[in-house]
Amino acid sequence: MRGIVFLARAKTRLRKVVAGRSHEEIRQTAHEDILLAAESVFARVGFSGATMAAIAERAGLPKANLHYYFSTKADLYRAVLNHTLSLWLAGTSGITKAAHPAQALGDYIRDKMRLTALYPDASRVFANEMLHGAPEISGYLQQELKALIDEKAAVIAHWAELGLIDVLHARHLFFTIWAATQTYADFQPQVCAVLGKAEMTDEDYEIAAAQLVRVLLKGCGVQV
Amino acid sequence: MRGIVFLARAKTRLRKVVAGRSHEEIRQTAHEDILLAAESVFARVGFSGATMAAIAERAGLPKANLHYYFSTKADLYRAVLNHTLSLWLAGTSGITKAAHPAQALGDYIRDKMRLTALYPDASRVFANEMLHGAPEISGYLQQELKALIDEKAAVIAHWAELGLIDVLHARHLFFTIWAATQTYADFQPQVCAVLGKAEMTDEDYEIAAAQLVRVLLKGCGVQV
DNA sequence: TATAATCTTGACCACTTAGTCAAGTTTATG
DNA sequence: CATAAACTTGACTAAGTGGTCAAGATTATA
Repeated sequence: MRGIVFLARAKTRLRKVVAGRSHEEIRQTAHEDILLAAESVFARVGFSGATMAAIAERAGLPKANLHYYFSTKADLYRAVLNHTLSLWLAGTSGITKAAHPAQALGDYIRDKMRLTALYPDASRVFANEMLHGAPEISGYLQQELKALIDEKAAVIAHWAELGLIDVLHARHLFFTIWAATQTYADFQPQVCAVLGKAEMTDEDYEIAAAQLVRVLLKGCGVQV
Repeated sequence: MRGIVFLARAKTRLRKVVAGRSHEEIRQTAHEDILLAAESVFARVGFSGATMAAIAERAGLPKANLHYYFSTKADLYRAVLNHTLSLWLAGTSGITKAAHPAQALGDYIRDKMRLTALYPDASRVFANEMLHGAPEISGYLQQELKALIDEKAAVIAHWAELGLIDVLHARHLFFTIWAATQTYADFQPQVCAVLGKAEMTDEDYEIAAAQLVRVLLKGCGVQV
């Protein structure tokens, strides 16, 4: 008996030495691990399809530990969504009255495509939330996002007055840009099937972004 | 007792007279009702989120009756998907070598937008399936859809040889068209929030379609 | 009209799942 | 070093879900 106890202690001690971390470090890495695992699972099977057990397994933690950090599945889901939204809101800073539309819009489209290629799961979580009527983020959409796009629409209207771009409905242009970029993550099976590929390569994303920039800028009458 | 039995018989008789239908009629309408209810529920909450009880309630039938017509939830889901796919495959018939791209592509885009406005739930069911990796329809995507788009890509290449359209990646153009139209159903909460409206009107759809046609045709160098 | 085939439905069951809890371990603090 | 605070985890529970079934009702058939 004593031997076993000693062995257990030694094992514990070893783990403590190897992985000895402060409470803050423990908390941070646990949060990160769980959020990453949750994003991946929510992206693939949606909120209802996701089980805490599946997320726990992917995070390499027992299920009860998840509930220690996120009391409910809904809490965890909201935390994942927050991460997604912070990614989504960024990227419009180049769209200003002083900028040239060819550069600003081109950069914006390329940036959106880069985000899609880099964080496809974030895109899918966002898409799932939209499909389900956006119950958690309708506030964000109606406040922050609307205000941001109102502002950018004013910039585009200003460009139009200067003759730098056709007169058009800027909001619908944004819908097209968002849809056309995110489709490479959200509808990946369709894209890959039609392209006859198992998966998209970096080069595929570059081709897609280049054509989208070219077609949309030309279509909006932007001089390059 | 006898009175109650008689009353019950009279009631039954009445119902029979009012709603008396052949087995075939019964089967057809039951199928339709269930499929419609299922599409609506699957669209809003996805496969996992949908419960047979919720679908049954929406269809106005007891749950056990659903299982009489569709033995499992997966069967019912596949039936709904089939309906969706039949809608999706149609609409490309105008894209032929003999046609003019401005007319053919314009009609195609307008038609896609019309379908989106008319059957938003079908679009959402399709989107859900894509997000989940398209396990049920990967065969359809890799066979029928790929073949169809290969064919249409050849048509567009032919148009390019004739100088009727810029040289471009036709498949990516289709991705953009599909994404830009379906986003009005799949991402409706975002669209409505940014437009500051409770819901899209017919006029909104016309504006969206008109701008999309104008921008994409111009962007592809199609002479109108 | 009698028998068969089809349709209807309440009651039920086996199973999954989010969330709890208490006992134990590790780290912080005075 | 002792006590407190934070973290870990196996076992458990209550609620919800897909699917079954048998008994009854309606329609078809000969």
